[in-house]
Amino acid sequence: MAVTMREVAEHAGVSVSTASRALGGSTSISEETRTRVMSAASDLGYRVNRAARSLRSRESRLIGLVLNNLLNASFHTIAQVVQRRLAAEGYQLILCTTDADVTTERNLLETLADHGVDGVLVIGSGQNAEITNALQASGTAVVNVIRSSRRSTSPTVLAADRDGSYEATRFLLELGHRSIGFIGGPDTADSGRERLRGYRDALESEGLELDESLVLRGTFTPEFGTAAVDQLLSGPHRITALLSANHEATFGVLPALVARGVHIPDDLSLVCYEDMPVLQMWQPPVTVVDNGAQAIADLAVNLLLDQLRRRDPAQRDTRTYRVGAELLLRSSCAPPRP
Amino acid sequence: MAVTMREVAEHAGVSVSTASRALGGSTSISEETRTRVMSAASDLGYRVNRAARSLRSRESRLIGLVLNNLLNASFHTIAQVVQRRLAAEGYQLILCTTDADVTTERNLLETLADHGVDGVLVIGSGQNAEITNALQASGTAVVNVIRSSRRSTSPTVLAADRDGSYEATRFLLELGHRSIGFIGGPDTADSGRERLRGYRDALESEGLELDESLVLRGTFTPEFGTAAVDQLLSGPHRITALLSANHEATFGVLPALVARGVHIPDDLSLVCYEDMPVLQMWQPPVTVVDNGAQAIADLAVNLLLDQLRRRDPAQRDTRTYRVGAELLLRSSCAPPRP
DNA sequence: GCCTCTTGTGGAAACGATTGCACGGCCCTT
DNA sequence: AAGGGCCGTGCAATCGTTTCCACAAGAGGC
Repeated sequence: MAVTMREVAEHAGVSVSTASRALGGSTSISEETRTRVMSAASDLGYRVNRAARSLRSRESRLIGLVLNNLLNASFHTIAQVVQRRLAAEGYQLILCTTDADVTTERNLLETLADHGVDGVLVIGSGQNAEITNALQASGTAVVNVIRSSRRSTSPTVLAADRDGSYEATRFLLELGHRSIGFIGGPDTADSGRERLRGYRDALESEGLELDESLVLRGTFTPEFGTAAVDQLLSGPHRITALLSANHEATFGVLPALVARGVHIPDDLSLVCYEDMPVLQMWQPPVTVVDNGAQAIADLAVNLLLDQLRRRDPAQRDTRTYRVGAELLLRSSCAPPRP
Repeated sequence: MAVTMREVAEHAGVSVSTASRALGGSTSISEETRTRVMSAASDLGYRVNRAARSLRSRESRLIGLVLNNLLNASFHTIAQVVQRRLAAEGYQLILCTTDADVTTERNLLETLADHGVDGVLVIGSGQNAEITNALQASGTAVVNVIRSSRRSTSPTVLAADRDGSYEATRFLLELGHRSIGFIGGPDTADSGRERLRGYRDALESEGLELDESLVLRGTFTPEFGTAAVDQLLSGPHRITALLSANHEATFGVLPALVARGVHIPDDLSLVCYEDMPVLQMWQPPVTVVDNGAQAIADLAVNLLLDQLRRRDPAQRDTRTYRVGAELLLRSSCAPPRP
């Protein structure tokens, strides 16, 4: 059906091996035959058969991206950046979503291996290090993103969750707030733990102790956010500031605050985690901790390309990188009213 | 490195062909050898080499999805649904973004062909019908999504843009509005034309003529939305309702309305196109025309799977389907104040 | 008891590329 | 003028499967 290299070779009056070398090759080929083969190829509309090439040369030009879902803003930003960068380097992206399920994740990683991917970027559970390590060992490039895995032998790019949270909390403290609510993710998530730690560390830096009743942690859902706001605002202590550090919950937090008629920043100062368009257009625009999804994706791609280019697997990079968070000041924070 | 079928065969004491049949096969194999091969395979941790299979049997279990970008809500919803449905059927998704560039689109389609994809879903420019038709002719399943292409020989799933817009406008008319602003996409986009047509048709159904000064069309950017609001609200005619039918522009429209202190729905009734979380949590929650991205994706996947399963390419489905839009009533509309 | 038909199995040829090896010719050196 | 090296090329093996064909053995019909 499609035109093969053999036909190109015949058309150019050379052998298949010469055609192969002329088209792909770094090996010595006379300038004349090279151009002859080239033009034969373009005359016939030759296109390489990737499956055949992959079989023989073990290079598929396919990269797997494993992540939770595409609905989270950080995730689809990362997917977008990764896809674009890799396409520019001649790689295609196989997209896999796991719904945070460990078994699904394992199956997907194995399926990616079946397809002979040259590399994988994993925003994973951290529970499948044996598989990614095996991939790594068999010559596949691997980069862990956002989620770390202690037993992984591959480089990792993390968000500076603790630092971002620390900075946001310090900012609120410096405005004079002493009663700061915290809405976060569960202990099972790296981000859940780290953002809480940043919050606690900041309080301690001012000699304050963490008040358990101001800290609410739960699932990555809008519903939890709504419930958390209700609980915080009907609690015994009046909070004057709120750090919403659970991305999905933020979608419940914002309407809940509006529904209760909370005026921002007069009644309450608000800082949210992970920037997205809605927070810029919210009224007032919301001060956020930008976790730098784009920068994370860029760095992850760089580390992946490094591995793909490096022939010598001995000097592997197994380092963990942190991409700094940034506090983007907008209009949702003010000193507490007396 | 990886264990091959040959090793499995040896381990089970059969020939490679028998092993192949035992593992994949529909052909006759004694129950006993089948189980022997199966257990040999699982003992050794055998996994099929997809490249080899693809080369021999021309089935890659890879599907390409071509779209503009992932930042648009409808697009990443579609990507998410498509990926999930296909994974459940044992297909992996190769994700390609074009940035609406025709040349990029062509290159990506050809690269997908190089990889021997079994099918493609294209949210495309409509300019590359020769390529998708060639793919179709060579046995690849093709479905056009959202964007039509007159010369395409493949089935197409479209949003009911004209109808959605018509319905939204009728709804505003029935509330009593007579001066309704329209912010839309350019003429080059199907959606831009069709939504305008729905608006015009609805006006005509009430015997009203379209007032050019109330219709603003421009690029798919928030900036255009902001500018459009400024122009509409400082125009000679006071509008009492607004249909924001350009998804990206909506991100500029909403803050612009807030900035101008427009009270919704008292000063202005608002309907936006394409639902997204921010519109549910906006204050007040915004009435929208839901174009049914999820339903579109589901139908597109069904049509794709039909083609993949159907052996006989003669009785191909080349129909165009429309997925009905739905008006989701929230709180952003009211009768005009006298 | 012979012939045919079915069933299960193995041999070997693809699929379309890459690549190690060998070879013929030319240039250069001595 | 002869020998060594390099350059350009072709032959053929190989990657791991699937699948066509042939064949052996057993069942069943006459």
